[in-house]
Amino acid sequence: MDHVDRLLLAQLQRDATQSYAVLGQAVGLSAGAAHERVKKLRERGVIRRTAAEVDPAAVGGGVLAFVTVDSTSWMGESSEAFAAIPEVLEAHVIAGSASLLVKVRTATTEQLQDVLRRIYGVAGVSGTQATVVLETFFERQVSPLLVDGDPPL
Amino acid sequence: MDHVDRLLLAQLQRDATQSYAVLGQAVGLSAGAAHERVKKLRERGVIRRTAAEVDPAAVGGGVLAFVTVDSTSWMGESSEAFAAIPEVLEAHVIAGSASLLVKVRTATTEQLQDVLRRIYGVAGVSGTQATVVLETFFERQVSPLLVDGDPPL
DNA sequence: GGTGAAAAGCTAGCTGA
DNA sequence: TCAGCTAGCTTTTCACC
Repeated sequence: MDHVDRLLLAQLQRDATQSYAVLGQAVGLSAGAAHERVKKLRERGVIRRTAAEVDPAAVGGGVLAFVTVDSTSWMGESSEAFAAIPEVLEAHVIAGSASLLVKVRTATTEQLQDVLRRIYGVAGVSGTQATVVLETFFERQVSPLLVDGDPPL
Repeated sequence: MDHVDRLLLAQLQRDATQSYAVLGQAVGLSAGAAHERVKKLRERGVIRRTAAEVDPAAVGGGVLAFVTVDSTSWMGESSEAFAAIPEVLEAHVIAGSASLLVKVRTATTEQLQDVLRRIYGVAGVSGTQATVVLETFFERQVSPLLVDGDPPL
């Protein structure tokens, strides 16, 4: 993956609806060549998918919270149990006193309480500590341009 | 926004490269009608953008950490200061003892240390506590189908 | 709001370099 | 690996329901 690939990734992160002609022009390539490179980036898994980004508040996700989960046993195999709770958007195994950090979105704080109840129901979970977000400054993706020292687009 | 809109959103979250013909078929609409609805969802800001999802590890973001930031002053106006650090992917004002929670991706732990140094450099910051992620179970978007009680796709 | 068809524009494959 | 070409889709708009 060279510099042109990283420029393509940065463009597609911002807007994946651009035509290959426009995309190629932005990185100094013909439409065909741009298409070829993007296709390979997809095949290699560098581009996982292209997805519509939905406003959470518009679909009942106005309340955001981060929850640390304590446990009495090894949680390394409990991925499915957390994935089964649709309000849990991220689940990470962490180094530290707690075992897991999960990100939760609900419409109301009452629903957040219900999600905490369901997290307690997961085998091995001995406690939770929820931190409610008051305001989100920004949420963005990793920049492909950091690698070779380019300024972010 | 009705049930059909939510079905369209769920489809586009999974794969925004489908044609409107396929998309319409999936929700029981003609291509033209599907296109019209998606266009309106974009105009109303329910769909913020459509973006390529890049594998973080492939572009130098293999190390993930969550950092709580303590401060001596009101941090509600420091959005730009954190946005200026490209490795900071999310920044949230939180309710609790710390002021901010930020999500950071770097290639190495040395680079993580450098990001912590830059966070310390933000006006008002008095301390940080970093939690390194050992394994990420999953990262996904909010489900549009939760609102009206449908099973997640 | 929805349908169906027509025109403009795009994608995706091929070839030659 | 790229540029140029082309056939086949897709998007986008339109009149009509």
